Amino acid sequence: MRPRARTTLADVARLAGVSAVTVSKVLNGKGHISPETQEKVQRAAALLGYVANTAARRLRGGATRILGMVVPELVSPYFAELARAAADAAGRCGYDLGLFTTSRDPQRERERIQSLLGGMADGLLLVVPVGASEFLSTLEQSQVPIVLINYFGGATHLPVVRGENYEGTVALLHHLLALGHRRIGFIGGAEHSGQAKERYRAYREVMRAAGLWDETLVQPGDFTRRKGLEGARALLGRPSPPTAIFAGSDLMAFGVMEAAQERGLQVPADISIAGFDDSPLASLVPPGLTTVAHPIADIAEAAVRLLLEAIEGKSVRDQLLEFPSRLVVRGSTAPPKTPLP
Amino acid sequence: MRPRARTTLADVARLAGVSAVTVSKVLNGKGHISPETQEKVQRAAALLGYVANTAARRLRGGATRILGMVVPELVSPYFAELARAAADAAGRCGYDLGLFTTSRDPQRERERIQSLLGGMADGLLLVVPVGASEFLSTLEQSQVPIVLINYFGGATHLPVVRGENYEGTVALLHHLLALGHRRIGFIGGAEHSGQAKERYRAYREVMRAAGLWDETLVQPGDFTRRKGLEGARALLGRPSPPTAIFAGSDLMAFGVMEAAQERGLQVPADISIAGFDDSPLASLVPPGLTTVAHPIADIAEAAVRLLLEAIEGKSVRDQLLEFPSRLVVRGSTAPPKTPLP
DNA sequence: TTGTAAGCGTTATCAT
DNA sequence: ATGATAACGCTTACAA
Repeated sequence: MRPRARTTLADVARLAGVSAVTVSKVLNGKGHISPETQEKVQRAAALLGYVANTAARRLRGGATRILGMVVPELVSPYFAELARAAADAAGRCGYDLGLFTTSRDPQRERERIQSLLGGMADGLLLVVPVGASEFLSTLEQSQVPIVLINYFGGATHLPVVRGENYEGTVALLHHLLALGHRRIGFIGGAEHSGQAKERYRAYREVMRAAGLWDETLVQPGDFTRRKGLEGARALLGRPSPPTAIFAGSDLMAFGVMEAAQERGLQVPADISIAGFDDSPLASLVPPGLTTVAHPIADIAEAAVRLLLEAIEGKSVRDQLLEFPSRLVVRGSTAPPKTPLP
Repeated sequence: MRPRARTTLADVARLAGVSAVTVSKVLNGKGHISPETQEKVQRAAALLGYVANTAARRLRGGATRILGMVVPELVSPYFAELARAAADAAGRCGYDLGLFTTSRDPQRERERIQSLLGGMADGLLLVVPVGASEFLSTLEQSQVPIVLINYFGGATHLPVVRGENYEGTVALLHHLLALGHRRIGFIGGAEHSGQAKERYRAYREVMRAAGLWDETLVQPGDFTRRKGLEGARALLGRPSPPTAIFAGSDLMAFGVMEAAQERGLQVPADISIAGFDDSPLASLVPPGLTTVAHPIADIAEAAVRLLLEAIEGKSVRDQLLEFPSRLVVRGSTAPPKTPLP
């Protein structure tokens, strides 16, 4: 039943009539080996279909040419795109990207990362929650290079690459205010997301500055469409519902659209809706979703580049790269029906 | 600069005043160790923040409790959902899922899988293309358990879990024929996708059986929205355009909707559109997309279950689990404006 | 109950 | 130019 054991360096060496060390040198292009021997070894390796054992190589202290990436989830187009872009960037540099999800469970996240630190990746890209400050000091001790993506928590010496959230949200809210909206609802993002916190912070400060702060216009969320639907139902069920709703993610904004549809409200005539992410479908779902875009590809590319630098031994300590966000106005926002004085 | 080296079993052993073996036994719950010693060891391990080195454990022949999964890409909601469901199922069984993408490049895919075989996962879930028959014989030799997902290629002894495509497509086309459509366009899926081939096969056979086969109604695709848009532009630009278009994926169907919009066509009044996948947004994009659904969660769960059985030593050779697909009729399909006689 | 010895597959170092 | 040796960190016999 059990098939033949894996082909090892020793097998190749035996077939080629040389030592395992020689095979290793040939296959890794190290040391000085005669062309004939090289030829013999190559042939033997190909014949046996030899592939180095990653675990052994890693244990010995060698590189696996694998980058590990940890994301909260993959169903959000945001993370899917981020992962794809990172995989692309890694691939262009001859690295593979191994992706792990955390289900937004902090405890599991730690174990996962610890395990990855346990030595199968040459470096780690982490999209970590904000509440991880104590944990970060552990990560800082790690001898495996780490780059944090979209981290907005406490101070850290680890390099950070992120998209800007505060200014983008401010721009979006000013857009709504300029249209004449005064009651603007907000549906928040996932609990431990630093980006969600940034967006909420911007919302609160803009509304306060405009003298429009009203805590009852705020609903909890988690970036999913379902929460957007539920939050919007709650907001639209109020005695004086908001004339605009800003959802902390496009997915939630789609849920808000559903809620509007349920109540027979036209978008944007009866209610304005805005999201965050500029996911691929934001332009497709009529009437087009007003939202805020991150240069996801740039973020991923920069993170990979930084990580590779760290792997090569360069110091990336305390580096912070922040990419600007951009307001994208589409058809889902318009002046309210009855602008207030 | 370089932080202290990784904590090893020996460090824990030293602190606890026992041998490395004892620590290993305690941490893995093997052997018989006195409660006091267990206590000591646990305390020492926690104090040092010890985490086992995955590479070493794996090399020794131990389990990493990591399952590897290889998918063509992650941007399609289909694969994102599949990966999420698999990660969930694995998580419930105490396993982590490491995800790798192939960029639909067969060469890279092979290297990737070989490398994963190289020993960091306890088992592998592979979404492989059809053209991999020779490669499959290599995989069959592998001592790492493997389960193929959505494989429709040549015969193999490897276990396969897949969603049904042919009958679902037939049902969808019969739905369109019953509505009175006679010119039904088709936009294909990715070149090496077994599922795409199945869908095309069903399309061709149904159309031939109905005496409606017309090769010029077929456009190549790749599952992306862009290809859907391009294919639909080509189809709608014909002298006698189709009254309905079946796209091999929801994403492409969204592209078809865009093309319809470009030409000022109403859906479904002027043209019927159908997709495949029942992605989360199929119900959201007005007027709702008629499509075919796979029980993705069931597929992923079955694949993980099968893989774990294989890891535990049970024979799963030649097993084939096929899950039915289901026609989901929404607003994007209706009778054509001028039904033919 | 605990510890000793051996080995997993690879590669860096040092000899030859 | 090639090879012997050792070591990476862990776990499975087996011995005490």
